[in-house]
Amino acid sequence: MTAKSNASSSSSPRRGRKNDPESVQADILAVATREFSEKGLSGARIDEIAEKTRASKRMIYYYFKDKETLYLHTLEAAYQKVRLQETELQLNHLAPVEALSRLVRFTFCHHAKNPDFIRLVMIENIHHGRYLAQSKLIQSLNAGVIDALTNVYSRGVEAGCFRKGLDPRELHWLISALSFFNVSNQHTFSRIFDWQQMTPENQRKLEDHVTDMVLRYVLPDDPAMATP
Amino acid sequence: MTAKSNASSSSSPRRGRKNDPESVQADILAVATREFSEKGLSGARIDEIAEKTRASKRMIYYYFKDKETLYLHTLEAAYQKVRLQETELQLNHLAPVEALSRLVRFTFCHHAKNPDFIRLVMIENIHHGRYLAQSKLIQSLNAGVIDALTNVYSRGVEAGCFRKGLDPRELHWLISALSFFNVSNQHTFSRIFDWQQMTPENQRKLEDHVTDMVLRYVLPDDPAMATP
DNA sequence: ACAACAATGTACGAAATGGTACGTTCAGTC
DNA sequence: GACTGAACGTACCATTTCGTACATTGTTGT
Repeated sequence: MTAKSNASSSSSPRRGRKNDPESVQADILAVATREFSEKGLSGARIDEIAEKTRASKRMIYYYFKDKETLYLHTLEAAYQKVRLQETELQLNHLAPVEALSRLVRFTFCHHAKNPDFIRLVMIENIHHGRYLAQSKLIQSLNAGVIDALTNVYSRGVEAGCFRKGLDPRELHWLISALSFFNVSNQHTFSRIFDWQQMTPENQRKLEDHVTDMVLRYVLPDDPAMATP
Repeated sequence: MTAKSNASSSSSPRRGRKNDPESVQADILAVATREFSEKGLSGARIDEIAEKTRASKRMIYYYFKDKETLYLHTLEAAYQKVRLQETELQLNHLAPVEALSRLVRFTFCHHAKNPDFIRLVMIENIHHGRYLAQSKLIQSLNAGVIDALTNVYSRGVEAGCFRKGLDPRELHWLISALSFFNVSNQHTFSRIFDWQQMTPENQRKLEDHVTDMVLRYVLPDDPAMATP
């Protein structure tokens, strides 16, 4: 009857098997990510997620208790994926200015390439971060982000190419703000100011300007000091 | 046809009168603003808006057709209110650097003081700006914002205290991004990085840093040129 | 005064929606 | 092959939620 994907052979070693719980969960989570990020927690419909899954609605409740829990898992999975990619950056072997520049460009491009994640974070903020607060997982994931920036910044200060007295957390805040806004407010901004912000050329421009802006902010006031 | 506002004498003097359509509409709009900005278009409930109004649900549909139209009116009213406040800024009599500095601080504080507006814009972006696109009103409201900035910037370039080649639209983008993010992502950012971003001290700090950042971006590379 | 229309209250309908009861199949174990 | 628990499908329920039909009151012009 139903019999959907038996055998499957999908990802790895499940061949010849009809039940494939892990793959079902992953499928549900993938669909849920699309639906929640597209329509929000209250806008997304469990029935619609069920339809777009190769599983049934019953399975959603079987693996994820209820709608809110499914949403929380979606959020956690999104953060995990993002932070995983972030750790691939190797900044230690670069000079401070180049390291910071690379970090900014990476963040900017990364956000631009992952609108689903950005939208989930927007949605979570609409909910006052209520679900993120329940997740020990996400809290722990983000410790390392500031560490990397702190490292780069203090190296730069020691080398004399960054000015003193800045808070790495605030620096991260600035970088995040510019990269996040680029995605989060693209629709209203483009429409109001009649500016096709998401075209490749304009994205390249913005990436340059954002990088430029961050660098100008951390560079010493006296340009002669930049290269001691 | 619609009529409603005959005579009226507007705001207060409706004494002795039972029907007061304008005030009812304003009341509905105020409640709708709170509900939509708090819970989003799909999260807000017409029944709940009706309960919190001194009118009934019937009146909502009487004046505002349906839920989506009510949302659109809410969005339009929010933009109108904001842009109205913005026009109060008189920048022409200030020196370019001070004018820009004041504009940045105003935007930052204004956004911080109007989270409802910020949240509505976030929500509208979640909806891909679909409703804003329907509103001729909002589009026309925002023309002047760029003009004011263009004026200040070109005065600054002429006076030699701003560097050439910047696009006022991108400048506005930068100012908006920093001021917007401060409100829009306060919950996730505060929780993840364990930083009480919204305390008065930290807000003052951020306001200073944001202003500093924008100024550093537009000031000429050679500091000696700043004061010719 | 009274017609005409605007403004408002009450109750209800139909569809959508989150969640569940109950039954069936699958896969490893003895 | 029989047994057991996990994995899954179908049908259904209870409530919520948007929207409306109908009746009623207020207000204005003549």
